[in-house]
Amino acid sequence: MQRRSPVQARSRERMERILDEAATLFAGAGFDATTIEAIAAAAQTSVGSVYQFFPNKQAVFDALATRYAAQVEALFAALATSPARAASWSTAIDLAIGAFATFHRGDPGFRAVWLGGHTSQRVRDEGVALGRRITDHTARLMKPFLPGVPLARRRVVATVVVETVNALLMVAAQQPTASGGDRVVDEITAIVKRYLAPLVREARRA
Amino acid sequence: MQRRSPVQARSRERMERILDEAATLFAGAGFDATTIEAIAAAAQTSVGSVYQFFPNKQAVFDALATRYAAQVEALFAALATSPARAASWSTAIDLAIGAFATFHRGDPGFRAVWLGGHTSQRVRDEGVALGRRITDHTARLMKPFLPGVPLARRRVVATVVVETVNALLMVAAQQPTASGGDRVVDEITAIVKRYLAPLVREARRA
Amino acid sequence: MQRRSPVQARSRERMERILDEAATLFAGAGFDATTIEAIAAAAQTSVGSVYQFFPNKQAVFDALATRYAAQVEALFAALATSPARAASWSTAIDLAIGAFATFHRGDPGFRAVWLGGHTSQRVRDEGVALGRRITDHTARLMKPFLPGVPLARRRVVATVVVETVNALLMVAAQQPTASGGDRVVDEITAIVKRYLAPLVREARRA
Amino acid sequence: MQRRSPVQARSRERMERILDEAATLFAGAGFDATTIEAIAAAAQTSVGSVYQFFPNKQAVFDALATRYAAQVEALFAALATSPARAASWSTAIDLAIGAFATFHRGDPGFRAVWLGGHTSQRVRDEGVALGRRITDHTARLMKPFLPGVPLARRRVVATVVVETVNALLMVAAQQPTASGGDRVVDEITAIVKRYLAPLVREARRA
DNA sequence: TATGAATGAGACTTCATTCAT
DNA sequence: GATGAATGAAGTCTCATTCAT
Repeated sequence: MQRRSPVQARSRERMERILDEAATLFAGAGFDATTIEAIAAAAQTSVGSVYQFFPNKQAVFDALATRYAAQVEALFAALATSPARAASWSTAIDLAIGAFATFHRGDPGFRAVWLGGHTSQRVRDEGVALGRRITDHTARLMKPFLPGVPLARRRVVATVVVETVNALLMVAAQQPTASGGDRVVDEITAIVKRYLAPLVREARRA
Repeated sequence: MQRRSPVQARSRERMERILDEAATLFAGAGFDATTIEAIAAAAQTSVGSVYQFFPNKQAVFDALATRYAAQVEALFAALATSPARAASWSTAIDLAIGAFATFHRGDPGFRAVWLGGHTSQRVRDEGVALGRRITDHTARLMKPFLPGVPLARRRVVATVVVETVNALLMVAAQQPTASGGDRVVDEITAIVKRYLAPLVREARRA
Repeated sequence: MQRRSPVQARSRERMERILDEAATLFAGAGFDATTIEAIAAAAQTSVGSVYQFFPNKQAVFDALATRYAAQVEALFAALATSPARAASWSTAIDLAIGAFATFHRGDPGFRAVWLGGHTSQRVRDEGVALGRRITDHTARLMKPFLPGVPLARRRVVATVVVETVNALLMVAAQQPTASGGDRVVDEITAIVKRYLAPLVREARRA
Repeated sequence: MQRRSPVQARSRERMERILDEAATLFAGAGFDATTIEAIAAAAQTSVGSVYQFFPNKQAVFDALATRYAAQVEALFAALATSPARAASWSTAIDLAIGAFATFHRGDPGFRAVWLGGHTSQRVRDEGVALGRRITDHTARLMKPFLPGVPLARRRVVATVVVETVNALLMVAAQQPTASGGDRVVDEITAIVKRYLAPLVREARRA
């Protein structure tokens, strides 16, 4: 994925800058319309330096995906060990959606990678992989609230939740004002809770 | 009796073929990666012929968007006048989601246009416009079931519903088997109904 | 040159219209930038009809050149038989330049064909041929005023005169007002007479 | 001590080569028929390199025009300060025409730019601008020999002279042998001197 | 190692010419 | 004959990738 792991601080710094700028550009213009030249310029380096770290344009995108995957991993790890999680499933959902929304709204690159809608199969796959990872984590997170529900079913439910949250966070991001975005996030919480409520109740009964 | 002479009929046919193939290609590879050459080849014509009908690649996309807008219009017109609509709001939702799912799942181009994720601002705008149209219709369709709810609020609700349905129909389309897709559609119906139920109830009370 | 000599009046008319419009367009935009489509549209026909008369674009240009050659021929025939010609060489020059100026200024196409500066060798050659024809006639016309001067020398002198007149008539044509153009034509007469005067005098003495 | 690093020196060299070859090609085939591919091949580079230096084909032409404008400027500066200039107006003309002829005959590109006869308005304008510059300089150069003659009149005279010289140098360039060209240049000197002689005489008297 | 000029494949678009109606 | 849609070669320009300095 990366051509070389930069041992020197300067190199690592430069690579991070490349990734940061690439994220913004990919988010704004899409994979195709973002040129290596533009990435290099934004990161204040040369095309040659970009190719020092990444064998080709696709690899830059892949590295971004990897980076987000790691952050998602960390996010879910934090959620899984959070003390508030145990309180009630409703609180847990507030917490999860809140955390996710912060992440989603804060980083345009994250949206860009996951959004898909990109040209190459490879780019698309990267987004699908990230989505699956998130879904798997969500399914795991749901386990305590849906006792006895088989994994397959839980995955379907998790997929519905994740895709819904993702799509609506996209809407939230498009709102011109922050408060408009907040209102959409409230709506997200509502739809998710109403969707899950009967499932949780039924699982408890059983 | 024929309105168009044979010459024009053949032209129209060719143009339709171009649009059909373009829809498939755009859906598969995105706007940028779809070349005029590829569209022409798929439609079994020459690049020159494509340019006879459309001044540039963007125009092909626009024409597709226009076509889908017309179909969406027809779909909602049919829903609005359907006798089943009056029965109950639950039936109305079954009907609407069913109709929309058929449309969505049947035509990859529709997904392509709406999906967005395209490079150029123009292409993106086209998708946003189509989305807004659908949302507006949905808000109008909801009116009888949400009496007294102000338009602004109805639009938010409609947006949530439409974006959720769209995102999940995308998931449905990705299912390898038709029955897998059907199961997802069932889930869509569930989440939408559960989301709307309290709103309908409350509106009735008021 | 022409694919078929039109026997019917309608055809001939159409062909003339094509040539007229082609002349204007060639003059305005040059050979390359003038499209067959544009010629057909200006002549109120179809591309197919243009190709009915001319095998290709070059042939349209050639036909124009032929047409101008015939007109030049007629012009010089009239000059050669004009009674005023005998009066004095000065009058003859006034007459010749006047006639030529009228022709030159009136028909943009004539300028276009002769001007050269065109792309293809063929087009250029056509202009050169027209120029040579004019030069030959001029050399012949000069004979009575330059008795004893060998043909070779007369041709050089004729070339100088013709090229000078042509270049300056171009300047005259570019003048915004007609009177400005007239003033340039006066200057043309002056420079030509002053150039020829010593030659005529010397030839007479010998 | 070198102002430019080797890298830039090589670039500049390449750019000059591109311009040189473009000049020859434009002169031979005109603006439209000269392809970027051909220019690149002649300059032994790639199309990409041409576009590294020039944003489009027009810019290559413009750069040529600029280059010639600078050379023309230098030529006239040299003429204006030449000691021989003061000797007599006849010597001055010999000098000027000689210098101009050398320039004109040596560089086909110069003819190409000035000649005009090109398709695009922009290209044409470039030639007109160059012509005007030359005419202005000539009018200034004439001032000492035409004392008391108003600028407007001097400009007309300069235009006549410049256009005549230009047209006939074109003829000179077309001569197959160098001596044939020389003979034409002699004729140019003759026609210009005879045209100017009465004007100079009259101006002196006044 | 960093730089950015050089390369050339490939995309879009135009238009001369052909040909079915 | 007349029409104008169809064809595809060819031209301009972009940009991912390479490579000399």
